[in-house]
Amino acid sequence: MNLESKYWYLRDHSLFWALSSSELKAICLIMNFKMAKKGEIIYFSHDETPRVYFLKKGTLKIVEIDEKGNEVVKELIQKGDIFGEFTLTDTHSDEYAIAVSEQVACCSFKMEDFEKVLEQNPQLGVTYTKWVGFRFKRLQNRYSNLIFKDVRTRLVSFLKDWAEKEGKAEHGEFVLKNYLTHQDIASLVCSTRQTVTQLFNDFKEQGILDYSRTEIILKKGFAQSPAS
Amino acid sequence: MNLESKYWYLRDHSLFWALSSSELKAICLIMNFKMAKKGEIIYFSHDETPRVYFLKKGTLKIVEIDEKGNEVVKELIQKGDIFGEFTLTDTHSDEYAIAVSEQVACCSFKMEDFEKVLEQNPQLGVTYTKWVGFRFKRLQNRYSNLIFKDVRTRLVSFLKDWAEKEGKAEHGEFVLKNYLTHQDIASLVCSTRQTVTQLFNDFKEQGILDYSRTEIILKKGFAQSPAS
DNA sequence: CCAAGACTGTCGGCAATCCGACAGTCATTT
DNA sequence: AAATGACTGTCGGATTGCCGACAGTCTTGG
Repeated sequence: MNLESKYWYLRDHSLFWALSSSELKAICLIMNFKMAKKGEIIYFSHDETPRVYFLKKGTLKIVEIDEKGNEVVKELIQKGDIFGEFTLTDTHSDEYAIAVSEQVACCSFKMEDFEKVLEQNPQLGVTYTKWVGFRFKRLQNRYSNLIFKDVRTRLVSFLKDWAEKEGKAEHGEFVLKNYLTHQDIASLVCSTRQTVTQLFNDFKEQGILDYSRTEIILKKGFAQSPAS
Repeated sequence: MNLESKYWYLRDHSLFWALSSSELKAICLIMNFKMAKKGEIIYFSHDETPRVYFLKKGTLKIVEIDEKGNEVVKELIQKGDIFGEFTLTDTHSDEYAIAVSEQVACCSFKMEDFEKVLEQNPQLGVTYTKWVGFRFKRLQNRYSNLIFKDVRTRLVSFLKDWAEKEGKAEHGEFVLKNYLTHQDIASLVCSTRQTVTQLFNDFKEQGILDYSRTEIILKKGFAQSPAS
């Protein structure tokens, strides 16, 4: 990919807004760019040099294999999010990132390189810290959900979040393109496939949701459904 | 507190090692210092200007009140840790920090001031980002424990961690000064008081642990006790 | 267009652990 | 030293949601 397009890619990420165009160009030189299609793997955390990634387009999931060999979805990464070794500390976890939307595009930096960039652009540094902080808060939120809420409530708020980020509103309803299996959703809300299926059908019966393999529709009543 | 002592307090926090002594002195001017005794509250997150804290001495717990009015211990903060609005983004949560060891000492900065400090010391900025990242990882760890492990295992690893940080080793055993109630421990490992009590007594019967209200002793077999 | 593989639907049993209840113990105040 | 309040011990019953099993359905590639 040529520098020109890299430049434009970086430019519209909010993290880099404060930079001058010459600074940006310098950064482009050390940046890497990658596209992937649904199902393709973006990275394995163990067999590459540690990198910080920015998701430009699409959605991907961070996955880990548990001791029984099951794929566990740890997190959903959406456009604009940072992922990879974004804590700037190398850890030897066995996670990997895999595209779940049709088209995924991301930029990346070698962790060390990125660190230098931060040192040379203090303001960027602070902004970046806030992004890391944001990721912390997001996790903290999931954590308290897990402690305080039951599966049903967690699923509801997961769907609401999702709709907020990606859903198209159509006269009071939200239509979601569904690229996740019940299994995926289950591991994101920390439950099991069966329970998720069960709940989806409960919602359907209540008339607050509709779904097929390709779509999920949150109907009008859905927003008011905390528990019950 | 005079500048001189502030200076020495800052100096021995690893975050500030890279700074020259004149830089440090400048920072001292905007730093605040606070001591507290067991049971005293260090901050309420809602009724003060947001601050970033560094714990110099002792241990404290971050607490939140759940919807039923119960005190929920979200986290244990130990010497050297950062806490408060360390994500550099103001959030209106209702948490507060309360001293659990006899003597607690901490420094703090107004969030905005601290941000400026980071901007002026890029290297410090990167180090700080790593600290935030570290907090992220620690939380991530707790999160996966919660998902994958049962209460017993979580309690065991909580105690091991604790021992590692604060315990005194005495011929193969670890002695912990216990400033936490079963209730506190329960909320830290996400369980209930009764279950924790139960498990403590199980461990006692197995002969791998002893405890009173003031002490917890991890005996030799304890390290090898993952499940069962 | 058919077969294999992946995903969804549904059921009953079961394990973990929560929760209320109440008794016992320790610690602190007066 | 008595009394009060906070903490610990213990018991069953009640829940929640996990788990295996198997059938049904969709989808994708040859």
